[in-house]
Amino acid sequence: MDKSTTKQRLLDVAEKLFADSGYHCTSLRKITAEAGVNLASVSYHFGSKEALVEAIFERRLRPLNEERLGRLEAVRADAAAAGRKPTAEEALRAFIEPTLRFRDSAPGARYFLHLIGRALTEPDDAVRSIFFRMVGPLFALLFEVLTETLPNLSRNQVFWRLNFAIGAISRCTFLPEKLPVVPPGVELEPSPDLQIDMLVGFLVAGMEAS
Amino acid sequence: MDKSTTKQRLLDVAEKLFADSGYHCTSLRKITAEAGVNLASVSYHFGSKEALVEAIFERRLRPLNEERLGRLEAVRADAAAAGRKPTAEEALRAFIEPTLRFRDSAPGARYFLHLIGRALTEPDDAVRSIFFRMVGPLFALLFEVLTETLPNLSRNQVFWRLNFAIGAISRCTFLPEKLPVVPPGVELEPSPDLQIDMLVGFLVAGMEAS
DNA sequence: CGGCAATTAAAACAAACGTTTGACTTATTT
DNA sequence: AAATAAGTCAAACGTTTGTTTTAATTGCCG
Repeated sequence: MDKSTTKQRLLDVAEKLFADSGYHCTSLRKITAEAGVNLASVSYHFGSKEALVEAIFERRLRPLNEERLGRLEAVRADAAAAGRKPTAEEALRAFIEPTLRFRDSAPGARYFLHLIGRALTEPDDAVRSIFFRMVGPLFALLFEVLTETLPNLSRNQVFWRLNFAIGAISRCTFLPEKLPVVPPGVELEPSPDLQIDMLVGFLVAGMEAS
Repeated sequence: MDKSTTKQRLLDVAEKLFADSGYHCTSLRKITAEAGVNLASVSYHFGSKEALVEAIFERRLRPLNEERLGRLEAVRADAAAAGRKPTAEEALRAFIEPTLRFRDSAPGARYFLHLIGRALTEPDDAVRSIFFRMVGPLFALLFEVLTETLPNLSRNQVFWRLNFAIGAISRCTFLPEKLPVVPPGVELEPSPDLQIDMLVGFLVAGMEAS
């Protein structure tokens, strides 16, 4: 950490603090203090607090989205090559597997997952817009593929079931440390593969419900 | 609105503004200005900004939670009286129907639903604690009933499926005005009954998935 | 009407915020 | 080695925040 540049330390520390306490509850003074850099360096390297959080999203979300987009297009292409429609499970796995495996893909990636778990309900318009702009095309493609896989459902039904699914997925990328109730015997941080299986099993059944 | 007391105007206006822009992005000056009351009246009537948001939660969430608790206990009692286990659909409807019908139950109730839709990921520890303290017993009971209805699932599986369900439900109580993608032909605000049917159909299938 | 408590009003409080400034140091280039 | 660029630093900027203070006003009861 000490050998990295100021810019990268800012990205790493801000990512963690934003994930812990949210955008507005995290001041630039907290970030720069914990990073051991000067307060003005945020302005120098990024221009503003908002540009800092945008850079954080850009760094992690761009490669993640490219992977999910590629997987989704591959699902579509494979099915077309085989002369069939893709299945709901294929479409959902193309989105979910990269997302949940992302947690252990890099140091600090788990903090970023926490951050995007809160992005759907982010109170700040500017910050939410940054996120929505980046995931918009991905959600649109996922919606299109799902309408193909579920021809018996209206577009409205697919839209809402996709919304339900996104809500369920976000509970895997963001579980607050203080839960209202944690019964004994539950695993708060299952392995990505186990979590994927639980989530896909749940969502495929919900998506294909008659 | 003009005839109501200062205290109630503060509750109504703050509820709406907190729902629109979140707790931290809404200043007491915005609230008191829009309510047409003096800034110091928040301190006088409630004591602090945090106590104000707690009063907002208290006012709406207490009766809503009592209704959901009552319905859940009734589901349990009815099944026991009939010598059978409750079904997952009964348990989920006991929670979901009061929640989604709450939107049209009173003026301003829709704003409060927006507010609790964000409460799960609220960045402020104190505000999130207020919410979690109020819904904790309810979630605990819902978890217990669901473990009874799904004897083939481990407690860990029930816990996570309940989490998925809560995430899906929260997408009905909070849909941001600016969505990443809104395909043509979707109904962004369906009637409570239609939304309940869509949600229950989705969640029962997911809950009971093998 | 007079008096007391409840409420509202205007002003000021200290603290924290994001941002900017200008001097200083380090690194790179010519 | 000189000159230019890049980066860091402490300090201060003006604004906004939640909260407090003190005075004025209102409403109610004897």
